[in-house]
Amino acid sequence: MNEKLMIIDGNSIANRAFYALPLLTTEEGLYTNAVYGFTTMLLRMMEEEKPTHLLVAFDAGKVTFRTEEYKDYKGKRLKTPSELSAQFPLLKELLEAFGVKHYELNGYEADDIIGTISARAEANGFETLIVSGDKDMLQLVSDKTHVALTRKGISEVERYSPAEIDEKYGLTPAQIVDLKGLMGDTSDNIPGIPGVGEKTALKLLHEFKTVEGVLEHVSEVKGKKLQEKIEAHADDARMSKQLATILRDAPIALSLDELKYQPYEREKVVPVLERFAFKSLLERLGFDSAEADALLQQEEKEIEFVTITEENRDKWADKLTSPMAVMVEVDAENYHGAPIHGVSLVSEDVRLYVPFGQVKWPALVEWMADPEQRKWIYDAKRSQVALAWKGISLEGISFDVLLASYLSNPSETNHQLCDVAERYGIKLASDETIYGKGAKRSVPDISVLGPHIVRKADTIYRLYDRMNSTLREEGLTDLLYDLELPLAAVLGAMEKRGVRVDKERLDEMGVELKEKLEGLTKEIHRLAGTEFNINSPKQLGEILFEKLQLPVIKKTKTGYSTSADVLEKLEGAHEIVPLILEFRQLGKLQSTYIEGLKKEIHEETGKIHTSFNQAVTATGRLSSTEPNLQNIPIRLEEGRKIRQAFVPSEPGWYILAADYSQIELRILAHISQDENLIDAFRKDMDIHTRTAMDVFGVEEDEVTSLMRRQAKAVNFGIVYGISDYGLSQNLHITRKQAAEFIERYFSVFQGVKRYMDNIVVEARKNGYVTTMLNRRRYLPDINSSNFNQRSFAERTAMNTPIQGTAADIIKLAMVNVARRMEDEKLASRMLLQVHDELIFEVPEHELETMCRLVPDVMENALPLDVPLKVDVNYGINWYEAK
DNA sequence: GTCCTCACG
DNA sequence: ACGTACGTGAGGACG
Repeated sequence: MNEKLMIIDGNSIANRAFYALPLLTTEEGLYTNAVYGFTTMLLRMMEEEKPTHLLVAFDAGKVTFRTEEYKDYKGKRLKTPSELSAQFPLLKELLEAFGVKHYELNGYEADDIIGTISARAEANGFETLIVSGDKDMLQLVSDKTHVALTRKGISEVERYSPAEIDEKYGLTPAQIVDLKGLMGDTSDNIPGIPGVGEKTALKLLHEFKTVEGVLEHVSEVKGKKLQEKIEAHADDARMSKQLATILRDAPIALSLDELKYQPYEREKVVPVLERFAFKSLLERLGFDSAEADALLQQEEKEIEFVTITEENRDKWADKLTSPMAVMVEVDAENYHGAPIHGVSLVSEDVRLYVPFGQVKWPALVEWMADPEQRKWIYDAKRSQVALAWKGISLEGISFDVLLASYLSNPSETNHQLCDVAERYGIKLASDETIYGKGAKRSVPDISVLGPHIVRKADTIYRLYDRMNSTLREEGLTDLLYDLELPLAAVLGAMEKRGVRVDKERLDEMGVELKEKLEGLTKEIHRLAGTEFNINSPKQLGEILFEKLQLPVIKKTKTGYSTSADVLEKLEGAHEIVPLILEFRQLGKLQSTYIEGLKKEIHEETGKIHTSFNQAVTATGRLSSTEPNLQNIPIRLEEGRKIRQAFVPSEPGWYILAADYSQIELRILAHISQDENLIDAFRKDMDIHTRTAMDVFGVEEDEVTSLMRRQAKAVNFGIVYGISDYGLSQNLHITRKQAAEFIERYFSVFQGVKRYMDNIVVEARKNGYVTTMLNRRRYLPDINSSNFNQRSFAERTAMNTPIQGTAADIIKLAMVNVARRMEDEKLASRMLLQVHDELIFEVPEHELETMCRLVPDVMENALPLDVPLKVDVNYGINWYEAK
């Protein structure tokens, strides 16, 4: 039998493909052009060559024995662009789906793997074809080993046997290293002999055969200058030859048998091709897209599992081991007090389904509460809170699919288990297909629901390894395990605990508001001369801009804009306008904050139990829903009074609020290393006053309130990724004036200017930006040809590291504060987080401790080059904690 | 469902 | 010339 081995130089072909093809992106923002080019090439070569054995060799790491010998080896080579390096994991995933063996070895280059394996193949009588874009490979050519070099990007290859090398260069394969020794290689920073190019080198080799031959016979070389150069760079030539020599006996633990190629399985290939959106390849492999979809959706064969009952449970107790994937099926969007259908548990050797009636199975309760028993889960907080409402504790969470998926791409809005699974090539029916949606939603029969819940845990189990390697590649492991996972437990406890709200106080305010609103409505209708719905922007627009003929300042897509900033400009134009503004303000308080909050007070606890969402924002911040407790009014006094209704849940306790002062500008000072900004914070100056002094060139006592206000707006703008247009809108000045402010700011804060410029360049280069804790946000529009999209991405690049680092810091602080409170056995409770502040309820005797402990932990959460500052206040309700 | 508006950091 | 400040969630109107 004729054994035929094909070895592909992975890095070389991926590189060629990357530069030969336009930068393709999938909808989720994956770059795929190198993978695509590589795959088409691979399939073509397999078809043409029909190898029996197949290997793709990759470089591993930066340090090789060559760099140890010559530290500048590959020194001048440009860093691999991240758009390419991000594709290597994808490529390997695809190769695995196709069943193609790939290999890399720390400290060695792909060349050496190829050299070693091809030598072994040769010794075993194999015919070998090496596919590469690198001419160095020609040194491996023999009668049995041929090399195919790419031409014109990757669309053609040229095959070399010894005869072709002789024809083209007049050299034997062994002399290829001599050629490189003499001429060097600028791309690998191999020196060779300066001034000796391919022509001279060939001439020398035709005469003297090898580098050593040339050096021995220098005196016979024609041309005085050339002789001198060779003499001066003899060592370089010897070293260059050595560097170019490919190892043929690297310590590779890989047998030829392992390289035997088995036809791939459709089920494995299709999901990957789908994920990379390789439509044409799907077709080429004989699937049309519809067929591929069908295959992907095809129900898996019956999943086997054991349903736990009163009778059988004792004999399954010892299957509760570690680690296990756990799925707690909570049947409601809002998980507080929600019904639980059942729990499924999956490990390497068992799948269990525990109907809710059996959830109090003592062995299970004990196992769930044991922090030593590691659990892999999807949305740990949801499960923990829902179980806590049933009096069951769940500890020992060691992996969370939801959080892992979020960290991998925080801009993605959909992290449902079935969709995450699909991204990793695993099929799972969506909850929607099981339960139905909208009015048709219903709980299916247990014969449908049980297997679905088990499949979910099974999916979590299978995702664990794949997601961990993705996290590792992106440097997100610590963020998950040391920050987000511990935080989930802290947040869950806060949510379950809830915040006491004084319903009577809300009622009183509601009555007062109702009267005022009725009065305003009457007056507005009188002034308008007709009754209409003031809450309808459409009707209001018609009254203001048609009936009353007020000037149109701004339009929306659908009609006149009646937003507050427009109405404020019209305040003097008609007496109805200020009344509308007041109506809007009070109406908002009534509907959202009085009525809205009252609806959210839990019947049993008399408290409000919000949900903090840990996987929605693109920057790493939390959000809060049902209700949102992160936007309770404060800026206007009327609204601020709402906070009087947020009270401690124990008599005689206090509400304590601790907030970071100027955390975002302090972070900016740190990451930009702007001397001026650092100086201002080290001296603990009022930052807006200091900015005004610097920008307007005045002394502290000459800063007027207008100057400070303008400086403050500039500071905000800086954090948001400033534009002259945005600043002009905010300050009601012309764009030109705004541009002048910005220019003056940057001439004083040059470090900030440098940061803003650099971060945009970095975003263009990498395709993403990161926070101090390595949280990552992809910016696919950063190179867009659309001005708007690109500008937006640029401002995001400037803002996200700042906002995101602030989010990192307060999250760290929360985890640390919770630990300290537990260690010191404090009765005080953390209740809320509002982006840069933490809210607690505190018994009187702990006020002193907490006023010291909380700021201390918050200020030291992450050391920066400027101090972090925390203000702390307390009072009998949230309003008074100011 | 989508749009507009407005509450917060 | 382009036309938005960064990040969220909720309520009401309307098709």
